Amino acid sequence: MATKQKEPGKVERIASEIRDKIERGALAPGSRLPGVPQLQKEHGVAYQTARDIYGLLEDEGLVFSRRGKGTYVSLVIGKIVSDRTQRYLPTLREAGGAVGAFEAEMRSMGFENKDPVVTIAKDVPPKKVAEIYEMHHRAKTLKRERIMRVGLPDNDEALEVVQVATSWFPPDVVDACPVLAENNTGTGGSKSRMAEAGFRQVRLREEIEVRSPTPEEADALGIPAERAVLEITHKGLTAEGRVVEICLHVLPRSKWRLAYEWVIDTPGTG
Amino acid sequence: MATKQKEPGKVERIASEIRDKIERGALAPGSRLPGVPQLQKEHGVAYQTARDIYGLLEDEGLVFSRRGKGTYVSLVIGKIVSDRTQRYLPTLREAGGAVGAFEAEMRSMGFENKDPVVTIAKDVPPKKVAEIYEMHHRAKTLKRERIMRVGLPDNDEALEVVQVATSWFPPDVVDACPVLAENNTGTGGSKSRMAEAGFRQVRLREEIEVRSPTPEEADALGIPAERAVLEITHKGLTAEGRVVEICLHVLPRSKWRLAYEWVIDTPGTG
DNA sequence: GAGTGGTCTAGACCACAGA
DNA sequence: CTGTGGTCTAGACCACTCG
Repeated sequence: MATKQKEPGKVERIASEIRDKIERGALAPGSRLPGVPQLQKEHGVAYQTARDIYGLLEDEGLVFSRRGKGTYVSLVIGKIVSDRTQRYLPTLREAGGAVGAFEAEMRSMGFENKDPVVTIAKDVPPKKVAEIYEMHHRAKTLKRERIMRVGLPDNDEALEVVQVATSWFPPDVVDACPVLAENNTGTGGSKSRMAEAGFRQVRLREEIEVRSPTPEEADALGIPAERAVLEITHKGLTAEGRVVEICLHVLPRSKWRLAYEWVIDTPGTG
Repeated sequence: MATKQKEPGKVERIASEIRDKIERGALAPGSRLPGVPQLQKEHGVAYQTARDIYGLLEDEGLVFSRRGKGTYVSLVIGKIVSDRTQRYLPTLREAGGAVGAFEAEMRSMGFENKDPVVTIAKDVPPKKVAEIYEMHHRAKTLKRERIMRVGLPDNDEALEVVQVATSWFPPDVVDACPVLAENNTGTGGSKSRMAEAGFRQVRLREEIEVRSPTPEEADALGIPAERAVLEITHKGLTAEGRVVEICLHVLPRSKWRLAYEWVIDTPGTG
């Protein structure tokens, strides 16, 4: 009754060879990997097997494939740490708030933070958002979408999307705070402008889950539609308990590490 | 330049038929699905295609397969919500703390909380834990492992593992607080006993990531080794900033929704 | 033993990128 | 046009469960 020593299959075995090379740095981020037919010949396996090898590594975030072009080593190999309870502190907010925090997160990984692709428009929010805002079924409200990308410092070609963040604001808040529709919301970001307009956020709530992406999200992130993503639902609440901002962060599930830190009241003992 | 209307393949199309049936409740949790050869005949597809259909649904957590037996509808279809910043409140702690919180989480989903499989032993901690505790490379310390399972109220056969939680304590804390090695740590749980022994936790930190499971974890959760899991690294810190408890929660990535809520200091305005 | 899921093969066909 | 990834087929072989 020794421990079960089930040996791995070809896919896992060959994948782990490549995985080791990537993690050791023998294969540089952004570099091209052998094509599937080539990989097939190198290891004497069937086409599907070679594809599965790359599929597994892709799933782990070490590799990405582009039809018609080839398969490449990912730019982001390790995990990006996001300190969720730190990034909204007032001192940081004066320096740009969550947006500045994102840049710091990227720089700490040695990446250049490419300008995000920003879309500001009135749009129909997702059902869950509309319900919280008590909006009509197909009513529109302000949406701020930011596609966050990183690249290598010396290479303008290689880009990787690491986050799609979509903020939604209730209609009356938008009316009272028109700067939200501006590209630049000034010092301290949108939360500071909202506070000045009487919608001060005193409590934040974030809910995290792993789910399948919408086709649009998969497209924006450059991942296959069947690959699950990490979703953070960020809500900002006023002292009255009203939700005045909802931001959906969609992340490649393998590239992030989210940290939360809080104090607990302790019982009388000790 | 209309919107790209790329039609889904057979796998996605047939999978979504089954997915709909499961989500509508037409296929009951725990019920057996047609075998792969049967599914193959029903839809006139190849063996691999039928397997891929179940593979996709399995990836989404709607279905699980057992070699030699068959494929079944998962017991847990929706997401289990875990309110991470609530579950360690002192009032809750008196009623059993995090363990009681887990039971409440399950009951709110209509599940019966089967007794966890508990293993208490001295063991070599993972490298990351050993480093934080500044322990020697292969030194052992106390491990409390709990395999959390849920089942249906009327069925003793169907069981699903929804969490493997492994707590590690530093050697000197274990010496000062021998009750940690007991099965029942009493009112308020281990954190209360540690507070009484002079290791009061005043701050908690949790870090979340999605990663590949170890073979042991995949086995314990009853999932294929290549399916990624959610990992929560829970740390308890004393007023001096020392980490006196590390608990690793390994979860099936599709079955949970984690919630954090905290207050933010707001700038002077408003 | 028969029936199940799990892995792999060999090869066809398609969609897409780029010269 | 050629070469790339992506999907699907048809079938072999293995490992496991259960009667």
